Amino acid sequence: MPELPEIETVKLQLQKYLVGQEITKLDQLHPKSVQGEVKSVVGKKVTGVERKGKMLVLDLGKELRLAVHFKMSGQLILVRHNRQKVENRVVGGHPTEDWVGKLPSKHTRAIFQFRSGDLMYFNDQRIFGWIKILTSKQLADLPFIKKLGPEPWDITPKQLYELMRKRKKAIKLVLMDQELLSGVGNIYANDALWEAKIDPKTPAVKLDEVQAKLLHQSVIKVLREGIKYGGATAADAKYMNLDGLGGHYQDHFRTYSRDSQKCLRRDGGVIKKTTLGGRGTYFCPKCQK
DNA sequence: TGCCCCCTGCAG
DNA sequence: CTGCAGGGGGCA
Repeated sequence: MPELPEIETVKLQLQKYLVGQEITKLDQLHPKSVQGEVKSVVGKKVTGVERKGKMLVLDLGKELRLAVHFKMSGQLILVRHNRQKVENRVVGGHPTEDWVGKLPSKHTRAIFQFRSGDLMYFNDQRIFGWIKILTSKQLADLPFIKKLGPEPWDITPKQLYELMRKRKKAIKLVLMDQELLSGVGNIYANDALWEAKIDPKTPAVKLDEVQAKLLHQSVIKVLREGIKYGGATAADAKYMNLDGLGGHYQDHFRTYSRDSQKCLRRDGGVIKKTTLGGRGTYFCPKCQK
């Protein structure tokens, strides 16, 4: 579920609230959710938090790392020991009770306890996500990490063009291929292509340098906007930030989940939904050629 | 490069 | 009941 902007939002919160905190316990509630030597994190302090594409990395001193991937439905929720009760929070468009105060839930897969009394819950409905405990070297050696491509703002438009002109597959799949470009997922790929007025199924090799430059700008634009609005929380409310609150980018979706609605360009087009690479794909047939 | 799979849960 | 969900790995 979460893409770069959602993970970035959580990263910034972790840096603010978790750095310096000592882990006193890690409960593994589901065997698939935590991999590695659980005991080795006890007594360690969080010394830093990084993001690599859609993955989070908590530094536990110089050598130990705690890598977290949310995949489709992961969440990290921090419940501070001195927190105030929160009421009528809006989750998925509906006011709810204080669900954060009722954690753990049936989807809680791991619980961190800190010396301060703070508790951090790793929730993951679908159990695709994971927490890996490993050394910094083991982390660097993960095939997934070794193959991870650059983030969009770390390459030039020209480099994006060079990367595109060698691929015959649909441009949307190129944008989402983490080995070519990291951080872009289904929501932001759809919206970036709308910004650039490019049909998602166009073979990447068919786009020219001008389109590549525009697409580069568009990808960065929607990612930055996603970060600005604290990520996207769709109606199912699976993405939540560290406070258990949703983001707001969904109020600014260009195409994602907007099928059969009017194109925001008011060009008379209607957003159409198709499938590409097995993923829902949204675009305006009128302005995206 | 294209499929199927990993899982749970929800809408249609 | 089927299909679908913001991700990625493994297989042909």
